[in-house]
Amino acid sequence: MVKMSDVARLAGVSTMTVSNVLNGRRSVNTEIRRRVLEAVKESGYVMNRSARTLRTGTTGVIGLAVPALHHAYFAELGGRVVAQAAQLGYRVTVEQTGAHVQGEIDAVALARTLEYDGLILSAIGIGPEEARFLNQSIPLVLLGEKLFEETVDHIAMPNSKGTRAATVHLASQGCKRIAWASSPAPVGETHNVVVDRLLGYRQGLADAGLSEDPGLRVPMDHLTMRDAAEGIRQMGKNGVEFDGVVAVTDAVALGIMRGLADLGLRVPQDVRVIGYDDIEQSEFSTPSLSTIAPDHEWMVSAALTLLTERIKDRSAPGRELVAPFRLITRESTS
Amino acid sequence: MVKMSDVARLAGVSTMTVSNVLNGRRSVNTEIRRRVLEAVKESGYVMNRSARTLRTGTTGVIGLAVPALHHAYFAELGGRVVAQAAQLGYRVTVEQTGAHVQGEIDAVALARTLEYDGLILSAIGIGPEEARFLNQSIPLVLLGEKLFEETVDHIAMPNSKGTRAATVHLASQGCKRIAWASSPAPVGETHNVVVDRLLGYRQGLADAGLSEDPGLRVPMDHLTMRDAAEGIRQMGKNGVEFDGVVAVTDAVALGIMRGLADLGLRVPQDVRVIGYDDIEQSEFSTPSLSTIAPDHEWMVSAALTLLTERIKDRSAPGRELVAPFRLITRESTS
DNA sequence: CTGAAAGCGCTAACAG
DNA sequence: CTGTTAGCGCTTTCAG
Repeated sequence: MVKMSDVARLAGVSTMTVSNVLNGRRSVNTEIRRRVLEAVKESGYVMNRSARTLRTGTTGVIGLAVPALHHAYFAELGGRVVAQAAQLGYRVTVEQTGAHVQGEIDAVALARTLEYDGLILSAIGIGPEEARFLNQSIPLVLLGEKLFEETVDHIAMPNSKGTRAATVHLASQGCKRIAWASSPAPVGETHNVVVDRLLGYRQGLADAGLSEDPGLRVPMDHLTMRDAAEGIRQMGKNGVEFDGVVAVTDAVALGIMRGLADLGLRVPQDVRVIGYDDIEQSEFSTPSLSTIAPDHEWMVSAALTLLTERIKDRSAPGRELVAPFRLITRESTS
Repeated sequence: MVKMSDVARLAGVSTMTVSNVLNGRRSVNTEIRRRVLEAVKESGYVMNRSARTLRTGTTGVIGLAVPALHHAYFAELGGRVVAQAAQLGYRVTVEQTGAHVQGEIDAVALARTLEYDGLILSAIGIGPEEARFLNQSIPLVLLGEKLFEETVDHIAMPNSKGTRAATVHLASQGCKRIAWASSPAPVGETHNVVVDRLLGYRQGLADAGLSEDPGLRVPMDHLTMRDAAEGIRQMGKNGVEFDGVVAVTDAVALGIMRGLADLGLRVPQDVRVIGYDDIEQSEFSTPSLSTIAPDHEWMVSAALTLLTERIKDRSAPGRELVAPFRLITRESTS
C-alpha cells in the first residue's frame, strides 16, 4: 500500500505538505499543490484512516442503533440517516439493539471504543439513568423517545399528540367503539413510546366524549404484524364489538387490517383503522392506511444537527426538539 | 482515556502481557491473568481499535453495499447480515449505492481505504469488468447477481428459475394472459436481475404453451410500488386484458395489487399476482401475496462464509453458489 | 512464560 | 509557506 510519504517523495515535498494539500488545512503554493495531487493520482494513494484516527481521535463515523433494521420504520430511518450523514461527510455504521435495554447500552459500549464520533440511538426501552450514563461516554442523540432528562439531546416524536389526533379523527368519522392495538405498556416505564401513545389514545377518547373500555385492547405481545393480526382475530372470535382501531405503529395497523380481512370485516365500512409512522407501505396497502406522519426528513436532519453540535461542544446543555406531524387520511378511515 | 499501558502498570506487568491476556494469543500464568483482568475491570479499559487496526491492518468491519436501505428486501437483508456478522465477530457498515454502477464502485473505493476487511455488494448494475476491478481491491462477495466471471465470489439468486416457476404456477391456476411487471431490461446488460427474471417469465410462458404478448408488459420506469401501481392502472385504462401478473419483486407486486384495486379488479378472482423475494409484508398484505422465496438466511450465511474464506485466502479461485428457493402460494393466486 | 524495543501511517506543534 | 520532530496505542519481533 502506497502511503503519504511515498507521495511526498514522488512530488519532491515533505509528508506534511501532502497532508496539508489533501486536507486543505493550510494554504499551499499552487504549483506544489498541483505536483502533490498529480503524485497522488499517479501512485493511486488512498489514505489510511486508522492512522489518522489514531492521531486525531476522530473517525468520521456515526453509529446508528436501532432495534431491528428489518422493521420498515427503522429501515426507512436508516436510509435517511445514511444519506443525510453522507452529505455532512460522515459514514454510518448500523447496530441492531434487539429492542432490549442491554442491547442499547452495548451499542454505546461499542461506541466507547473510539469507533464512532457520535451515536444516534433510536431507543425503545431506555430510561433516564441509562441515558445519563450513555451520554457521558459519547456524543449522543436519542431519537423518538421522550425523556425528562435535561442533559441528553433528543428528538422527540409527538407521541401522545399524534395518537390523540388519530383517535379524535376516528371519532369524527363516526366510530364509537375504538380499540387500541399495541403491545402492553411495560411496567414501571413512564416515558416509553408505547406508554405515550396509549396516553394519547385515552386523551383522544376523552376529547370525543367516549369512555375507555378495557375490553377494547387488542391482545398482543410484540409490535409485529403477526401479533397484530392474531390479536384482532382473537378479539373478533371472542365476539368483542368495535368499529375503529388506533394502532401504535403502521406495521401493527397493517397486521390489524390483515386480521380484519380474515374475520370478513371490511375496512373502512365495518371498521376504520389508523396507524402511526407513515411508512412507505401504508400508501400502497389495500386499503391504503390513514396514519400519523411525523416529518421524517426533519427528524433526521435535526438529529444530525444536534449530534454535530454536540460533537463540537460536549458541555452544552441537552436540547429537546419535538417533530412536527400531519394526520394523513387515506382509504382506511374514509 | 485509559490505555493498555495503564492497565499494565496497575497489574504490575508489561503491556505485552495485557495484550496477550486480552487477545488470548499466548498462554499466560493464571494468577497474572487474573490480575490483568481485574485491572481491566477496575480501570474501565476499552481497547482503541484504531491503534490495533493501524498495527494489524484488519478492522473487524465488513461493508455491506445495497442500492437503498429503505427497500424492504435490502432492509431485511441488512438486518440478517448485521446479525450473522455479529456472530462471527464482525461489525457491519452499510453503504447505499443508489443503484448506480458508479455508486457501487464508490463503495469499494471507500473500502480500499482499509476501512473494511471485506465487502458484500448487493449489486444491481454491475458488470464483469467492474467486478474484476473491485475484486482486486478488497475481498468481495457479490450477492444476488449472476455473473459469468470466474474470479469473483458470488451468491447467485435463482432468478430465471424463480420467475419461470412463478409463471408456470399462474398458468396452472388457469391464467392465459399473463403480464410481466418490471422496469425495462437495461440495454446492453446481459446478466442483470431484471434481464434474468424476464427470461424466466418467457421460459415459463413457453413451458405453459402460452405465447408472449408484448402488450402485456406493465409500463414502469423504476422498481417502486408507485410506478407499479401507476403502470398497471395505465394498462387497465388502455383496455389491455390480462388475468395474471408476474412481478419482478414483491414490492412491485404489492404496487400492482394496489393499482388493481384502483381499477376495481379483484385479486385473485379477476387477476392473479405473484412476486419474488418473500419480504415480510407479503405474508400480511390483503390479499396475501404468493411469491418466490429464496432462502435468505442461507444466502447471508453463504455470503459470509465465502467472504471470511476469501479474507483468509485472497488467491483462491472464485466460487458461485446458487440459493435454493421455494414457491410460496398465498391468497393472491389461489 | 514474560519483557523491551521498534514501528504501523498519520498529524499537532513547533521551527524556520 | 514548508519542514522536522515526536508520538497517538497497539502488536510484532526478538531477547531473556
